Amino acid sequence: MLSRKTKYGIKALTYLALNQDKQPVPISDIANSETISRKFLESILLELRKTGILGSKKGKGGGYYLRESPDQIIIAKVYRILEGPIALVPCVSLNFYERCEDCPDEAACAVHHLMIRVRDNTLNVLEHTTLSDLMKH
Amino acid sequence: MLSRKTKYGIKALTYLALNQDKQPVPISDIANSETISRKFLESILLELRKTGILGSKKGKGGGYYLRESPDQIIIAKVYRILEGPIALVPCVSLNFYERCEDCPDEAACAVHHLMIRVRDNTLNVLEHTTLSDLMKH
DNA sequence: AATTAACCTATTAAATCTATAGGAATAATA
DNA sequence: TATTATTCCTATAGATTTAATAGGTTAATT
Repeated sequence: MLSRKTKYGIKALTYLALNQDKQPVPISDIANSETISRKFLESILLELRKTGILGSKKGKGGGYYLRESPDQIIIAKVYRILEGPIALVPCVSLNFYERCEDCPDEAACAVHHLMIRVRDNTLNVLEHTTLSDLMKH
Repeated sequence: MLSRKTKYGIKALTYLALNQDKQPVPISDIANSETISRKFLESILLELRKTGILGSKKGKGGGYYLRESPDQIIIAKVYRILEGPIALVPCVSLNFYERCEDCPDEAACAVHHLMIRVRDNTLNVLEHTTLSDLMKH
């Protein structure tokens, strides 16, 4: 299941993409429009800023803005920042690889091979979707 | 992330598929071979029996066995029994649909549409994989 | 100086997952 | 019949993760 954090993050980015006409957008605007807890959203946007997706401006007239145009923002990247690995098991993750501690032999593991195929298919969607694709709805 | 429950369940089914020569297989055999906590596996196999995937025989010489041949056992079904919905958000689930309580408008939700595509791709793998495919590793 | 808004850290409450415990029921066999 | 091996069932504890809140600090504008 997708965490609310990721869901809120993607919604907020979509909102920003649709509403950034020159001015930074304050957290409260996004939180109100998307019915997201303001404080929770605050921490999400902070993370997106620290990882370079968003820029921010403090003080009056401040807020958040996209650092790149929506068609440059790949959803797979956003997903990894907010949710973590795309793979369903760590032993199959490209960006967050770890041995599964409960599994003695990766190469012989049926789940391992199955999950590689699931990962590749999910990846195919997320790598080829940008924020501008999400704006179309 | 895939729960250990599901991972163990799939491993156990694969083991059964490979080792059922007429006799039921006791939990302990599977637990030992796959290094799974015996008690935990017990509850997983019980669930798979109650949902019709496995049969069991009590008492001495008893154990678990597949009710169908491995090529008839679709992994999507097993996944749904053990893990629940394949979709990453409930509002996009075919078998476990629920409104997302935090989302006022499903049709306008960018995440919703994205997750439909992720679901379809994952489903495509899981619906077309059977236990006999997993035996090949 | 006052106001607005991002920034930062800590904490709590709830839910879920993993594992364990302990025994009851059942079947085979010595 | 007694013993042993096995599934079956319910409850519970511990650990982890998630979602949300609280409260204050820093920076920019007016």
